[in-house]
Amino acid sequence: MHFDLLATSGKARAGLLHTDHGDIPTPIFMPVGTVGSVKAVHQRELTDDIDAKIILGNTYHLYLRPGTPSLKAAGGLHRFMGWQRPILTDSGGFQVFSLAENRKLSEEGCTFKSHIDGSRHVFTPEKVVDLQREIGSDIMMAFDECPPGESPYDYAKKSMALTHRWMDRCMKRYHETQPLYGHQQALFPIVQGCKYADLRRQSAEHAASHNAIGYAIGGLAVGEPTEVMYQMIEVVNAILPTDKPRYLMGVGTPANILEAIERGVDMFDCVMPTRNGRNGMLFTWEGTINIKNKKWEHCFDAIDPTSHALADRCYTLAYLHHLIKSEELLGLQIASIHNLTFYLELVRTAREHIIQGDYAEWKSKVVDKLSVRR
RNA sequence: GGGGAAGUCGCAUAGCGGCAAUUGCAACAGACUGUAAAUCUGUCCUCUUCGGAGUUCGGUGGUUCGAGUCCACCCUUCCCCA
Repeated sequence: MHFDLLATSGKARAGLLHTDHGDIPTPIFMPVGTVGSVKAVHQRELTDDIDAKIILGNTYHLYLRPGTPSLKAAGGLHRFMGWQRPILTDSGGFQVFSLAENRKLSEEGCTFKSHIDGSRHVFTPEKVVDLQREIGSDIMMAFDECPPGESPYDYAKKSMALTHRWMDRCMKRYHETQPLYGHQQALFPIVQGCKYADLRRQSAEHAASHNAIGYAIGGLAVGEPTEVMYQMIEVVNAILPTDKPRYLMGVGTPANILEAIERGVDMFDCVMPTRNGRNGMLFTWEGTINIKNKKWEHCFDAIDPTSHALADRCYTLAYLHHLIKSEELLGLQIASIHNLTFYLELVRTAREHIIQGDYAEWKSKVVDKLSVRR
């Protein structure tokens, strides 16, 4: 697996990440499919309509259910879920954050209480690499602690140090083990350091020292102000090697993504297009729509007449309003397909402008409209 | 014609002398960033300077310091027997 940086426009980068399951043009948005399913979206829609180039899975969730023995028996997650394109798995580090009440941290690792049945499980850096080998993701993530955005300096520093020791152990295990299914797997270390520039610098340097195939920036969009997030991205990207892809974990809104691309980020994932879509929020070039609002009741325009997705062209806003209000499953599907198609179109267009060399001008023209409420 | 039951804020419900009144649904709005989320939150009689103020529980009277709650009559609906 390797990365070709093809063009830059300011700090914005257009590249190609080559994997054994296909090439990924960057910047890219990766739909989140936590348990081996992008919620409410069929695999064929992911390829034919949305044209997702890579999707996410989650080690913690897949480990609990169906469990890696099942995935091994199936021949890995790709075969299990019938997905031929690349997969990135999060390590469970985010669950250290989001399931904070159900876990206990130690030097060795993290003890979790399953949110499904309350059973106890231990994740160590080594185990998380082994699990991701068994899952067979193309890109595996290091096991990290993702501290809350407003963590005090002392805690952030201690947490970062632990993440670094875990990162070293993950990389060691990675180099000691082999892929199980015949395709290459990368392991991305994760930069932490909260909102503190000096910690972010240290963390980026520590990660860079591993000479990994790619790098992730974690611990952002977890409660800190957006401007702080942008500053931290700049600090980190000034240090991470330019010839490797940079993945900003869990981000974000369309505007967040364009701003981060401008600061040199190549890869994104976020639950926002799918979760918010299921909750009635649509993203468009002219701003966001709450499709549940009464004002869409009689709007018989296509959801997006220029979209790649069939669902966007042949169904109207009024129909989607009706479906979501009626809690029809088709509404969740159409809203999710729409949002993911938009997110992929957003990064595809960004890439075009990077290659054209006018990214900053284009971005400043479109970014303000993206967060308008329609 | 005779007997019985019941009328509460869109609908359905709670309420048994201190009540602007319970709960669910619907409606209306908001939130959601490496998914414990097809979830969660708020508003939901009227007005409000958000402190309150004013009108409410089928109708009209009455008892009481005080009535959605007790009494009388009336209206309406449902059930049973003719």
